[in-house]
Amino acid sequence: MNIGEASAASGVSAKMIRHYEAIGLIEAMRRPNGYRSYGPQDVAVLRFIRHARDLAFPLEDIRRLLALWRDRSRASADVKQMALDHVAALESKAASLQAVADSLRHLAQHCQGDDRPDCPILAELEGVRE
Amino acid sequence: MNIGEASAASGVSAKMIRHYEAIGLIEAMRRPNGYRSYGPQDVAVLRFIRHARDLAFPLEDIRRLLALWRDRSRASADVKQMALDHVAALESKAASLQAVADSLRHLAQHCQGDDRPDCPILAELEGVRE
DNA sequence: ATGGGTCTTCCCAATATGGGAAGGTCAAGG
DNA sequence: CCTTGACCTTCCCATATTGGGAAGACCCAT
Repeated sequence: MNIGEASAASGVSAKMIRHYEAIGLIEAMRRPNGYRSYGPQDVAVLRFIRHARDLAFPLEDIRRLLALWRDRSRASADVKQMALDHVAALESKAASLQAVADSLRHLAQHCQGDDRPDCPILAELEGVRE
Repeated sequence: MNIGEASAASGVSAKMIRHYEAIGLIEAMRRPNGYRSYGPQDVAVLRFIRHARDLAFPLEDIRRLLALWRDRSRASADVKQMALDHVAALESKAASLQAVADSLRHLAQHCQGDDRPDCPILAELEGVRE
């Protein structure tokens, strides 16, 4: 399989496959002509990576997840710990985004939103309340 | 005021002040010796930018907010619209992060988390359920 | 005049992804 | 046999934001 086929089979763009190789996340056999060559096992790895990315795991986490995945004797506790840490990070980020959204929405509620120039949002940004 | 003082007064790092200038968000007078020079008005602008960044406005939005801020005859509706658009973007991002966190947490709940290698998280990433 | 702090510009780093150029390779068809 | 088009290669650049650090110029006080 060339990189195009592997990309189609895995859902990972060829660009990204090369990138993952460049950062040492994966490797690839080379044909005599220099083309990368992939087998079903490689596609499985790529799909694994894509699923992990879908779950917003950063690449460095994926590196560790791949190691655990390949390690037949890994303890599931290790994986669970990483997953829960990641969940906590995601929820913390979500919560702070939501908090910012809430305060901005609150600010906007007090803005007339008409043709007049008075605007509490700009006043806040200006630092009137500081 | 030199850049260091302006930075201390505004809470924006000198690095960032130079960056904002490089991307055309702000300008600065130069002294004969090449040093940037800032007045109280410039500090107000920098504080405005910092507050907007605190509300997670992207710099391109801040560029527009600054224009509105400087325009004494702006309509508050314009600002309100930008703010509400931004709120929507933030909430959408927060929601999708939370959704990912939820599904990963769900996955982790079914993981024993012991010394055994069986792990539904890895199984999911592997694509067993596809 | 010398030293310490501040300023200048320029390069590099991180996140993950993609665009595009310039050139090599291969298979099909005139 | 040669062209054409699809695919591959590497390399550079871009996104958005912030920071680290180097090399050199400058300013003020001792």
